[in-house]
Amino acid sequence: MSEDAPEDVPEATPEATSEVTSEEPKPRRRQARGERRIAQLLQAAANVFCSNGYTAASTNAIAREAHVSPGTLYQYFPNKEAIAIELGERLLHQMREAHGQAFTPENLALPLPELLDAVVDPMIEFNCANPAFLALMHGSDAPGRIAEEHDALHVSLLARVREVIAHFAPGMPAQERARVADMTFASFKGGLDLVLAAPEGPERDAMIAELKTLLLRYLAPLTEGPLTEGPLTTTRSH
Amino acid sequence: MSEDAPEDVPEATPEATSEVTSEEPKPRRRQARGERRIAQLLQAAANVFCSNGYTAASTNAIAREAHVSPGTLYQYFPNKEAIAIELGERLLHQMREAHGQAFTPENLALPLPELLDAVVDPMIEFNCANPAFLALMHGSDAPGRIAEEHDALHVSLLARVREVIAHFAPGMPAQERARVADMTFASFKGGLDLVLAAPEGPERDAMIAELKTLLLRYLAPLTEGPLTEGPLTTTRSH
DNA sequence: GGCAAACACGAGCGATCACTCGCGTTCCAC
DNA sequence: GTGGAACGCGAGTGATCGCTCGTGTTTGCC
Repeated sequence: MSEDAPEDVPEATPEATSEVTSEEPKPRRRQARGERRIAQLLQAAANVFCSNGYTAASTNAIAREAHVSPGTLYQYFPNKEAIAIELGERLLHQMREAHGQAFTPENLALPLPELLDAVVDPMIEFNCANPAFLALMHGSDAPGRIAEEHDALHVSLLARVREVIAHFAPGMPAQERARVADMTFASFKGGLDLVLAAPEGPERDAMIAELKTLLLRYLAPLTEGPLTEGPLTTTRSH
Repeated sequence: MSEDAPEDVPEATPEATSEVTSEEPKPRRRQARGERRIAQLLQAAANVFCSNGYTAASTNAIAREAHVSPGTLYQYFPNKEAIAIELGERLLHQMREAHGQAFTPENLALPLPELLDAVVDPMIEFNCANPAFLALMHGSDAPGRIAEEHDALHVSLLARVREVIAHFAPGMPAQERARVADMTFASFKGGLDLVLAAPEGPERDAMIAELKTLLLRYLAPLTEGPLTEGPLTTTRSH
């Protein structure tokens, strides 16, 4: 009996509940202590995932990090994957909140250097504050559900980047625009790893400025005229 | 994995020395069949590491992939880590061989676009042909020995990049030069992931060209004069 | 105070993993 | 041919992991 899903118990329902919630499989009432434990466990899971990755992290280690017993952990999460999913969803929500305002139309009207600041800074700040995010998302050992959500985020971010590129280089073919957006984001991810690896302080700030320089030099030529077939852009040899 | 982490140092297979010492723990004579089995096992290990990562890969799965029994696997490797180490060393050796000629002085005399071709192309070709290399090196779950060797390779490659930058921008301060080299390599790694993710064929070729465009636009401004304090380089904003 | 439910524990269960061992087979020097 | 070593096998071993369960404690409500 490994299945613990309280699906339905049609037999011998003692009393019809006055409150009608047809779609509530878990009417578990949480106390304030329980909510605190959940946050505590998720924080511990973030630490362990961050230093060991998902698969190498053991649930016992997470429980120990949170100073609770394994049984207590499994009172709040049905299995190990659910811990990662809940943590991933919370981080994703924070991420969308912190980053959602970066691509507003008013920011899109900014010149490229300022737009870069507006987009890159919150992204870097979030990843510095939540290193578990990249550890969960970038790791190839993440559970399927996390990978799906990360893909969804990735696709939406790429769409935003394509919008920006379309704004600055309206004459560019869609296929090339997609390629430039991919490359922009990929190089940003590479630079982000560098920024996170740098020690906090002036070194990290310098690295952030360097990353912006890279992106600016890559994208700036797109803003000058249509430039559909310049000598620098994707010369098809042969 | 375990928090105690005894971290013993497993002795690597000693290379055959011309000098005959009485204390030789492994005078194992290999037959041709054995050498074939080793290559077969390493190929199987490369496949399994590539699709599952190091920790998630089981030795039984490697043996199954090689169509041998677990006992046969352990006749040639003392433990799981030794498989990864041997595979990593062989890949590293191939890598240095394929890439060692990229930074020769004659190539360094080339103009930047051609130098980029000479350096980037073999690097990409090698990683396309050996996807297990990045799976072993880039994964955070690799055994300590692999990580060390990867770090060593990383350091030596960065030194080469710094040399190139010093050649094209002699007036740049050493600290900034190191930062530019780091950023160049980091963005290349990000772009490399993109290239490997692209399907083989014209799409991949276009992505390779795009990566070179990125690197060229980033590095080209360095070639024009000393440029120690241009408006684009590492502007500290507020 | 009394009670039910939520909370907390930690020993233990089944599964899986890295790895071993005893025994049979194939190769090669002599 | 023959003996010894390299090769090959696969069930088995100890350890660890994800997860459960019986039991005891705390909390909220009357």
